[in-house]
Amino acid sequence: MKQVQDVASDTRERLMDVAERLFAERGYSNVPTRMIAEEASANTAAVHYHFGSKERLLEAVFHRRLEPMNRERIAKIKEAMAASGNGRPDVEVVLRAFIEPTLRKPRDDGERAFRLLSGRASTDPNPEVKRILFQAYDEVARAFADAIAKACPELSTEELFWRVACVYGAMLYIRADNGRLQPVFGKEFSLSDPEGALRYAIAFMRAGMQAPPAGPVD
Amino acid sequence: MKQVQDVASDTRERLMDVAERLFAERGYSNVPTRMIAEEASANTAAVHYHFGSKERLLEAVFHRRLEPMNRERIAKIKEAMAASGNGRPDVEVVLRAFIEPTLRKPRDDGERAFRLLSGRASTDPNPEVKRILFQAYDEVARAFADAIAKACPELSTEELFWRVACVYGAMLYIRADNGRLQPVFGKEFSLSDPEGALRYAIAFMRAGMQAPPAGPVD
DNA sequence: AACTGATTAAAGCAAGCGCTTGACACAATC
DNA sequence: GATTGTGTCAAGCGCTTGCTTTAATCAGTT
Repeated sequence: MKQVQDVASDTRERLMDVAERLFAERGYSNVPTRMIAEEASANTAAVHYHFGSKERLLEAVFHRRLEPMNRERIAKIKEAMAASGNGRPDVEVVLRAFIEPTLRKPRDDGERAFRLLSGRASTDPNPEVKRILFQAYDEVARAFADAIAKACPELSTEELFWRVACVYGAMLYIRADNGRLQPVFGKEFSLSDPEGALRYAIAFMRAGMQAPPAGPVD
Repeated sequence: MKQVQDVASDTRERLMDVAERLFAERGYSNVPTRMIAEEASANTAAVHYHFGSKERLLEAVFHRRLEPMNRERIAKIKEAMAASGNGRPDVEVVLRAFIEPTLRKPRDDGERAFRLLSGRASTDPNPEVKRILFQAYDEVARAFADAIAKACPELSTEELFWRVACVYGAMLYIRADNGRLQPVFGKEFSLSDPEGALRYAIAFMRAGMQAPPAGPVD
């Protein structure tokens, strides 16, 4: 019984590992289920046996990583709110709660691959991909929006909306690591360096969030 | 002669218009050439007659919009450098030179579609797409990097690299307009609003670029 | 030893893919 | 008025796609 389940979840796990890496490298639409099965030393039927469809495999890949990560983000956001005594939380603390879990050092190749995948998928127009991301991020997105609004009470909702978009964009661009800035700045710099991401990107974002309001468009 | 060319470039132009819109809406890999041809009231053979391949059609779509846009960006960047007498150009002026042409109000539906397309393609892992974007943006990327480095001389190359990445990310996320922030902030706000993009996003970026250096990671 | 339920494997289906073909239309050229 | 060059068209080629089918395998139970 035990052994059967172990072997079973072994193939399942291997399929997710391979799919995660290939989706990150080549994009969901450009990875055939056959390729996933082959690299996982499994049969294409195994993909549909374990997940039902290619789309649900992607869903499982996201769920596996996002479940713990988003739980942590929400916990830290709530912590930041509580620390302020329900007053005005610190901008940098809120930013870190939202961003640190997504940009810190990956623990293994799987996490590294998923970091790429989630960044790249963020602008994927494929409706299957969009649906999965919407669902996966909705709760943490709302929690962050609430917290950052409380941390920046002098901003109108409109101005807040735009600044949050900039924060999202920066975070996701770093995660996606499309390699376009390497040839410009030199190969010694990499968006996949977690030290720089947390130190420099958060400094940028904090300054952006704390800039004096530009005020409404006349 | 005149009339023949007119009719010819008519189909060619129509194919590019439709491809631009469909690539933006569904992603390059998810749009069959058959669909492009059908919506352009043409034959699939016309795609290959005029462009040689689907990949070269994408290239043509990018080239058509990017040629004038990047020429303008580079001219404005040079202008900003010249205005400073080859000293220290203004950060906001440099930012605007780089970003305004990409975020201002689209003149028609074609420009609007391309705005989406270019934002979404920026993190597309498909090697065909990556190659085209690398090529198309290399020159303007270098010009901007030079100018912004001169405008922020107190930043180390490493710190500059990360801040430029944040600027890229914010700009491209706004262009991509993936619709994920709408349900959080309410439908009255849209990343496709060019007034807000220029006013609020540039204020954010300027503050980010002008933040005091965080200094090296110890 | 027969049975059961959970997996895996080989083969293939219908549909869709990028691209090519050969015939044809038509204005411009000679 | 035959020829040429340009563009369009219906048809289809070879291949790949996500997914299904059918049969086999294997551990655990009876």
